Amino acid sequence: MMGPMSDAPWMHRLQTDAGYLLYRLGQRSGSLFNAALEQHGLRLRHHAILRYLATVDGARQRELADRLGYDPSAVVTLLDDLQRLGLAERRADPADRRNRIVVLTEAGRELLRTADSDSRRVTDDLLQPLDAADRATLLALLRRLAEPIS
Amino acid sequence: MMGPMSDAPWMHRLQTDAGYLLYRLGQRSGSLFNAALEQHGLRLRHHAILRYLATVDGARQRELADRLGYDPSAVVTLLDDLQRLGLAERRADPADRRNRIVVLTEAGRELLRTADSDSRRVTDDLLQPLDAADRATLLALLRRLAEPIS
DNA sequence: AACAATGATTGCTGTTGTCAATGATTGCTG
DNA sequence: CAGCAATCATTGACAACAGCAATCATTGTT
Repeated sequence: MMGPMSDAPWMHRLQTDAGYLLYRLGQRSGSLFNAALEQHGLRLRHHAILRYLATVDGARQRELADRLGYDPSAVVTLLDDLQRLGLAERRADPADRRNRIVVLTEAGRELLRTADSDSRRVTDDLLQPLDAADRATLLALLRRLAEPIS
Repeated sequence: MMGPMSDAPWMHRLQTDAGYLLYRLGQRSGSLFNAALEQHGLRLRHHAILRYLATVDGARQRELADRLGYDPSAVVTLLDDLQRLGLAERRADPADRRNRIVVLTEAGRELLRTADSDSRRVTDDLLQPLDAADRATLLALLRRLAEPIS
């Protein structure tokens, strides 16, 4: 209905700024993810925690905060939600009673399977303009950009 | 202090999801921009409006909302801010009195020059891991992704 | 035994994204 | 031309979220 707008004059300033594009695309990505996860009662950040837990099997809350880049206080409420949904549990750490060791429940592992395929669909949708080779290139570049953080 | 983490096992699930990477990088990009613009009393969204106005010279508020992807109500308060700072003005549209035509003031145009160089610095910082060729590739890919929206 | 450091938690504050509702204005249509 | 739907800007409310400071229990150090 509007045609390609890469050549529209008003575009030049905003569209040639990779930082701004990342910001905008990140927003869109986030809202798509949240929409897809809504049916499970989860949001993007819950899902990220579940995915992280699936790879390490047992993480301190501090570790979650560091690795995922969330504030420790945010982790608290996110875990409250996951625990209330029966998807994750906090266990005592016999070695250091300050720590809470978070693990996936079987229900959590189960839900992760379907939620994962949902979010894969979102990523597919997001990357639709690109073919497989371009997607691989983009992913490689993004990973290099993300390396400095977590 | 930590070394490259592309190979750490816990990474695989999160780091191989381009959608999630976009989300995280978008967050980081946004906060860097906001930090850089803070000295001017602006936030990222103000700056985006100023930049858009610089290219079109006179835009209805609805046009700003559509093109930049903001809610019309958000545009109202953003313009209130810009107007209070003397950077933009709302003018009457003789053709249709429902419309407010927003234009840059001279001060706005002036500030945009220094703010632009600030934000260029942010993008440079963000893209530091990539050389010039890779940056060009990334920008091209991001533009293709962003085309469907605005 | 005293003290600094750490992990989880609570609380608060400002920003942001969304949505619904309203008032003014315009264009359309019978 | 009278009424009605659509459009634009605006206001208001609300959940989500980031960021920060303060607190409590626990651990390690000296």
